[in-house]
Amino acid sequence: PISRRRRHIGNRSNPNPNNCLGVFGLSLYTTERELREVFSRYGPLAGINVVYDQRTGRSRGFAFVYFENVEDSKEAKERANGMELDGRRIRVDYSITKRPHTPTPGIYMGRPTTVGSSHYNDYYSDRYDDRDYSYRRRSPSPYYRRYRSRSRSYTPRRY
DNA sequence: GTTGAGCGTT
Repeated sequence: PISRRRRHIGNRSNPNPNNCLGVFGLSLYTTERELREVFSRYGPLAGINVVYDQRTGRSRGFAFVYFENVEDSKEAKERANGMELDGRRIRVDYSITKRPHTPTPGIYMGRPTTVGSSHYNDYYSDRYDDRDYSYRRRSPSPYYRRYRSRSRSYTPRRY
């Protein structure tokens, strides 16, 4: 049985149309502004996100472009794929991930800023997705299970 | 302006 999420985003080699385009093979010097100049030709953009290396701060050579309308996204993918930008032939595909998600009501699902239940957040942050988010209880993450079993191995202290 | 497959939390 195929999950609803998988059906929605398609697979890696053949992603289904959606508002977000992944742009790959970029020059390390291509900026968000350049991308905006190119992609806004096809329709109003909701945002652009160049992915940078966390340590060096340099571009990792790919980016994500969000369109307001899927139709524009489709158009842009067709037209911009294979286009040359800053001396690089870029590849444009529908995004299969949606890391920067819309703000969630209630609890924060991202990586915790302090030590805490990271075994929980590390597990679920990768599985989180806007469209199948729910407050439904799920089975404990493997990290949590390991954490639990480790805890149990200690002899509880009594005072 | 290393390079060059890649799907991300600055």
